[in-house]
Order: sequence, then structure tokens, then C-alpha cells
Amino acid sequence: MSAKPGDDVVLSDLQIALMRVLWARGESSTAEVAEVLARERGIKHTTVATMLMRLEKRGVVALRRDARQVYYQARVSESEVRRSMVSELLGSLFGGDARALVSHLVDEAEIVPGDLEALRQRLARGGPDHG
Amino acid sequence: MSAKPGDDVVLSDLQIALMRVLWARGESSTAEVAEVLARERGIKHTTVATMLMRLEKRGVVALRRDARQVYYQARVSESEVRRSMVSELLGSLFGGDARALVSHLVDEAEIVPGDLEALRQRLARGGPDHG
DNA sequence: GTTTATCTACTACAACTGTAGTACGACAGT
DNA sequence: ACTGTCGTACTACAGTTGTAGTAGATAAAC
Repeated sequence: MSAKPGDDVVLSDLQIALMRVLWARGESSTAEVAEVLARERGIKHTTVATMLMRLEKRGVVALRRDARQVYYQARVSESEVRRSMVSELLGSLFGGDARALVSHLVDEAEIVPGDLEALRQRLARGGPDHG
Repeated sequence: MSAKPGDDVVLSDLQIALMRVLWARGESSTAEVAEVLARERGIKHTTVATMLMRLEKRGVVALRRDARQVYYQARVSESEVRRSMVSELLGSLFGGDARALVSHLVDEAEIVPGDLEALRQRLARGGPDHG
């Protein structure tokens, strides 16, 4: 069972950090992911192993065994997670109004006029395909 | 010592729902908040009371006792929470790039061209105060 | 073949969240 | 004064997250 992705996939910060490795490098062994996380955040190998196991149990990643190593692969794309989480945030904090969120970004100076202009033009050109 | 607000204030969906009542109605009694949550989500009074107590312990809300009732008041503004949480999301899922988030909103059809245009104009008029 | 290094699996545990029951104190009605 | 009602406080408990130790398996080294 393990919650087929597409459900709601809301992940914690650390969980996202793990996924990022998988998204960036594709299928990776526990050790590989652990190494990155150890470097980036000083997290122990065993911790990473545990987290990956749990994500697998949840159906967020898939695992494959080869020799005595375990290789994990993302079963949800970054876009999917973004979709779930943004929509979650939108719903709970912005009353589902995406404009309010953009407005917030503007007010917080997270984006500047030029950015909006560029986006608008991108739209005008007729919704692009992005990775 | 109860994490003085301004730290990072990341709240769960339910917690935000409680805060929303406080933000909307100002200081409210446990019973008042509970009533709203009971209506909105069928959550029991005791649950709301517990959650509010914990938020108080965390310093997110302040409480005042009058007679045998407890009145709660938000100690963090909605903007603050938005700031923390958006920035959290931005950092973990969008590499801190707010434009990527807006881009995402566009691609997910959460916003339309007109919205961006309106925002852009608002900016042009020199950063307004919004409610 | 025995030792060593590597890597996973299991177990543990504290904190937090969601959920709510139960007990207790106080105020209102009779 | 007695009793019921209202509302809070305390307690409980299962699930998740973050964190990691320890043990066990196995491949590599000698």
C-alpha cells in the first residue's frame, strides 16, 4: 500500500534534503546520500539510512538491492512535491489565493519588478515548457 | 524559555487554523476558538484547548485569565508566520529562488497574467501598504 | 580461513502533533 | 446549601521526525 504518490507528499526539511540528492543524482546508494548529507549538515550515516528507509515505507522512494548495498530512487518528482507543498501553504496561510502569495513575495522583497515582468512575458509567449 | 517569536514560527495546518481565529477575531476565549474549530473541522473542544495551551507554552500566543475563562491572543502576526514559512519553503524546495516559486505558480495555473500585471503596476506605484 | 572494514537493519528514545477522556473548580439555578 | 453545567487542566496515547548506537552480514584483505 504505502500511500501511492500523488496523494499529498508533504515532506520535512530534512526529508527534502535527502530527496534533493536523489533528484539531482538519480538513483543513489544509501552511502552516497549519506555522504552528501554528512558533508552538508553533519548528519550521521545511520540517520540518513533510517530516514531513507522510512521514506521507502511511505512510498516516496523506491529501493533496489544490489550486492549488499541499497539503492534508492525518488518515486515522486520535485514538481509533485512542490505542487503539494505550495498548495498546502497556499491553502492554510493565504486562503488559497496565489496572488496573495506573490504579493507577499513582493512585499518581502524576495522578488523585484523585473522578475514579474519577465514572468509576464513568458506567459505572453504562451506558457513554456520547463523542465 | 518559550522561543520568543521572531525566531522561526513554523506552524502546522491545524495550528494555523487556530491562529486564524485569533488573527481574525483578536483575543478570544478557548471556548470561542473551539467553537469555530468544531464547526469547521469537527474538532473537540478539549483538543483545541490542548493545542492552545501548547502554543502558549511555545510563546506563539499569550493568555489572559478572566473569571474561569482563558483568553488567548496571537503573539505572532500572520505576516510573520507567512514570512517564516514561505522562506522555509523557498529555501528547501526552490533553492531560495522566489522567482522559481512564482514560476511554479504560473505553471500550475494558480495565477494568471492579469495578476502579475496588477502586481507589477502596484510595484511601479511604489510599494503600497496592503491590508 | 580468519580478521577487518563496510554497510545495512534493528532498536531506542525524546520531542512534537493530533486527538480526546476524565477530573476538577466555579457559577447559576432552585 | 445542593446540583448540574460549563469550561479548564491534567493525563494519555499513537504516530512521525530527528538522531544515532549497536549488532549483524558480507566482502575484502591477508
